[in-house]
Amino acid sequence: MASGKATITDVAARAGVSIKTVSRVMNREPNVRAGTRERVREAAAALGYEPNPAARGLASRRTFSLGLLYENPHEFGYTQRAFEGVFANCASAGYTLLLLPCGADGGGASAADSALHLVTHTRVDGVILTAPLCDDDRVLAVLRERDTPTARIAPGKTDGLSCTVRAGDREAARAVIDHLLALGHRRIAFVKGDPRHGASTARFAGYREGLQANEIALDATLIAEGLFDFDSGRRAALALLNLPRRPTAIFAANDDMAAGAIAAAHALGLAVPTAVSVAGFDDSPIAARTWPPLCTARQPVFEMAAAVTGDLIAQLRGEIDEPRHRVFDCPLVLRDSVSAPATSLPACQPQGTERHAAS
Amino acid sequence: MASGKATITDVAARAGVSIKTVSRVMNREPNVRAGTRERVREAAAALGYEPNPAARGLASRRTFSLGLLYENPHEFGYTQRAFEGVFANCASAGYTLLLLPCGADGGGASAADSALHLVTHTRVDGVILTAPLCDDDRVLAVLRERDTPTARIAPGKTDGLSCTVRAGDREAARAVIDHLLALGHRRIAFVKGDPRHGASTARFAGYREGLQANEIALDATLIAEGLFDFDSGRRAALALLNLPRRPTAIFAANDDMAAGAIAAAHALGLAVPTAVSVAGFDDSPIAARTWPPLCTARQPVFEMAAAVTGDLIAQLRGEIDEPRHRVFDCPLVLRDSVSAPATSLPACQPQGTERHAAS
DNA sequence: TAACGTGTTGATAACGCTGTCATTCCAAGC
DNA sequence: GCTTGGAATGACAGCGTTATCAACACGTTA
Repeated sequence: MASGKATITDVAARAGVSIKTVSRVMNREPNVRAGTRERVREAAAALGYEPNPAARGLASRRTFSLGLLYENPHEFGYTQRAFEGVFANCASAGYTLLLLPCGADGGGASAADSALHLVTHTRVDGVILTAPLCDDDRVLAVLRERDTPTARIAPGKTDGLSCTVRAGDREAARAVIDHLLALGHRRIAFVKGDPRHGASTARFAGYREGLQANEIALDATLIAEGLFDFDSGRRAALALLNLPRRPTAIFAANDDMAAGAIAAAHALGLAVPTAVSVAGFDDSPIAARTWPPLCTARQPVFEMAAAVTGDLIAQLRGEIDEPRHRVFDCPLVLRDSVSAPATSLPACQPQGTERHAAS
Repeated sequence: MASGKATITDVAARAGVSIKTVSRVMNREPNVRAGTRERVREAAAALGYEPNPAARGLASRRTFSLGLLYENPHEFGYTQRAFEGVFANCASAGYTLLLLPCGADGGGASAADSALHLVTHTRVDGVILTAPLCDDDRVLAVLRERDTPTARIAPGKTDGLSCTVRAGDREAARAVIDHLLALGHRRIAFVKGDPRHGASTARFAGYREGLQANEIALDATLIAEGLFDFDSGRRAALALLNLPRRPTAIFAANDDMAAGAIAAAHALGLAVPTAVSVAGFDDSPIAARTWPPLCTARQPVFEMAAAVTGDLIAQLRGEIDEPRHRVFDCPLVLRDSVSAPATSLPACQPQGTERHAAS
């Protein structure tokens, strides 16, 4: 196997065909006789031939690369898992992945400005947007205008134009609430997520719905604002736990905030789950690292990212005409941060074991 | 400003010069009259011209992209911060960043195999290697053979050929030990990191050195093996804390393992830091999220990654001839997981405050 | 004045591939 | 045998840039 310097001409000469035929074989085009295809394959392998992406891109006006736009990764662990999922499908499809972090630059330019700049100046065949960028109208408008196929991870609402994937946030949040209710909790607080994320709204809806279905009136004092990060969760929980009639359980809209809530409970000398139960959402790496470990709903981020990337590539290849919209289930993960409230009968909650809810 | 479809020919026509002159201006080449340069700049701006990377790459045989090779991100948070640092310098220098995760595929191919495949099949101008890939001889040999400029983050040893950056691991570990000794600890356990990482060895050396400088004999029973991940830290700490004469402090070679040690202490009903102090290394996001928060040494991963990326790009541009080798300090971050041991006089350690050691 | 740099500019040939369209091949049908 | 039509293949012109080298302008030196 020679070094990667062989060109299509070398392969053509070796296989005794024209370069066009080699091109056909390399691109898996039809109408090449099986024997010819085989000879070309052998010649390419013998020479260690790899098509030159620049030449390919120039001739075909495609880049074979996708851009992944993301904002400040507040929910740490999440972004990383999304990367891996996207990459998994890029690599196997022969696409390369360009990382396009969009941060507010401090000089007045917002993350959306930064995203617009990247979309305008980077040549990619398609773009993958994560929340909350995937709901920014300006970014979406620019992409549409340039006919750039787009995939969106966890958007607030779907349009008819881009592939999307989201979690069943409302249903899963509802399941968390149902679980807490079944254990006997009645005063359940909620820490909202970043309002720019569609998931925040949906999870809050699941919370409301769960309480209302059980005819428990919403108590505005038990609903706190958060931004999906540890510290906002910590602060919100401190306030909640200092209420005259404090909640017996806190459900935070993601794990990082829930970890903050656990820290707040510790700081106040309240044992978790004895004095207060804490539940999160995502099953991000932090969920297994708190003490006690977090009861949460597992969002299959890797699988979601991989799936929507696959859809985007299928769209680029013209294999599908209508954009796909996927929804992934988030199964409940039972861990020790949740138990029955102290005032009710203690439920049987073995410690130190991780269990999945039978669903 | 028109859409990005203008070509160099359009700009040349509008500026009244040849395309070669436009090319000179766009590439900041010398020997263009200031007035000409200005006219070309204006024409390019007016047309919204962006050079086509594929054409550029084809003609110049460069890709203007760097590949970032990394293995399974055990130390979560770390990888992400490295990404951001690398990207920060890529973007400003006009390079795009290709993410190249190398995982053992389960089918017998190791991470190094996966890395080799990527290096061979992906065209990038330069490669950035993270630990432990940056110490894999096969990977290094392939890169050298293809004359691919390489930067290495946290290598075990430097060679004369690639830019490197590392933390002052030994010195910082020594500082952690000195801090524990000053508080009165004498039985200090150490949880080693993944032996494939150079940093593991260096941090262990700092531990040994600190004890020996204070004429404390090394106790083999207090030295445990770990792999830099939460669970190996938890297991190692469980064993250490179940010793007949348990340590008064545990120093884990990174934060994720230290978080595991805190979880182990909690599981055994040992209060941190009252019954046992725990220190980590890195100041990764997890360090601020444990309870109590982790005393650790801050490794400036973002800055390190950014610096070595800058060096690599400088090398690609021929701005430096000798590869640079940088070492970054890791200042001690005092947090509540460490205090004086119960048996000695309690030192004055205010709770709930984060302080940097005066260094 | 002529020859000589030095700084500036342009004509043209690559770079390695794909798209278009023409051509060849070959089996089936008359 | 001759036609016919679809499958298989190839010739050739780009794709938009950079590299090479020639040409030119203009001030300096002999």
